Amino acid sequence: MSSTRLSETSYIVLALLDRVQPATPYDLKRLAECSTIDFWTVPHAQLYNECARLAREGLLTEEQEQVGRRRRIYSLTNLGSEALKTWLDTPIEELEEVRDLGILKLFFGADPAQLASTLVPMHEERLSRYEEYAALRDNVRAAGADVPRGAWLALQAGIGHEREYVRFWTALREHETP
Amino acid sequence: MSSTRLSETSYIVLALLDRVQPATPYDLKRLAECSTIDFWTVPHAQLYNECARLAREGLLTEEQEQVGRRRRIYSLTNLGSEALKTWLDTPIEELEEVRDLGILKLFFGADPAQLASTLVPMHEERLSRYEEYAALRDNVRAAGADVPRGAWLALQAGIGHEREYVRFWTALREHETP
DNA sequence: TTTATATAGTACGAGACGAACGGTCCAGAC
DNA sequence: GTCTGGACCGTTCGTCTCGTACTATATAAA
Repeated sequence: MSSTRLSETSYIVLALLDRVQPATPYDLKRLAECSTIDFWTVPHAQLYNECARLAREGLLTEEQEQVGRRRRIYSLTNLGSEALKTWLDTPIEELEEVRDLGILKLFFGADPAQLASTLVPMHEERLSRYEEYAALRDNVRAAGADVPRGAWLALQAGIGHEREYVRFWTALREHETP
Repeated sequence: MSSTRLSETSYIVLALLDRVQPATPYDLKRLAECSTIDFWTVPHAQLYNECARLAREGLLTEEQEQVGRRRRIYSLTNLGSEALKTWLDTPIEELEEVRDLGILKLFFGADPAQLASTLVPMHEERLSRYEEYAALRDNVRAAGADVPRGAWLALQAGIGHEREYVRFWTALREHETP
């Protein structure tokens, strides 16, 4: 009975819970940190709020420890996992914006070569981090273990974009036109 | 004498004003709409807030019409244009996240081919829109007119990323691995 | 016992966002 | 001339987001 619309944050919580159920917001925080959510972080304070809200809306069940830290422990309800499935199956209607600080400054006239000189190394670093992840997964797969395909594909997308960034800024650093 | 930190929104206002000074928030809104800020929109309501705030901080001067619509008209102060210059010259310290809804759903297990079938056309459309802009600018340049280099470079960046998106999702649509 | 560190949760204020609303102005219909 | 539709212009409001700072618990070494 969700009165308010669910946000991306909500679905991240639902999707994470779908994997590690039951869990506390703190569990979700750690999971999010290491699960290549390099591309959509949620400040940990919000995870507490979001879990509470989703429980209020009937998408999660909430249990609270009676002693010690009084952790709250959440699980998906049927309503919750249906909401998640629906979201995953709903086609995307609008593209996101890019929201890249470098491009923004470039647009407003910052010096391209100077921008490039700091951005090239940063993107190269992120790219090689991604590539290491990918190699890791290959090893895991070689060992016959399970690797979620979605996560791997998302990584490939990230790698593609980082390569493009490196290409673009490298050209600018060399005073060429991309 | 800025007590609070300036946000990206603030700098967008400063940078836009730097071009069309003096201007009302409404002018800025229209300027932002057509100035290829496809990659960092600001809801118009915020432009009014932001102008007021920047004026309070001494970065803008504010004049209000005494009759009719009582528009507020803003210009940069010296403080304001220095803040803008400083921002443009300050190296970027951290990379932005990607925040792409398609990648997020992909990560959480949505069907790649289905995602791709809606996303390929959307990215193709955006790509061709960008390419039309670029062609327009080439014409303007051919006619000997002035084209801000930054805006053109930002466009090139956008084109690069859209091409990458098209490549990535097209591969997925065809059931290949990107 | 004190101190350090990792773990776990909360509070709060500023800002972002979008939808809805309310005025102003002007041009053409009547 | 005044009515009215539509473009123009500005504000309000409630919710969401974000980040920082703070509090508290648990474990373990010093």
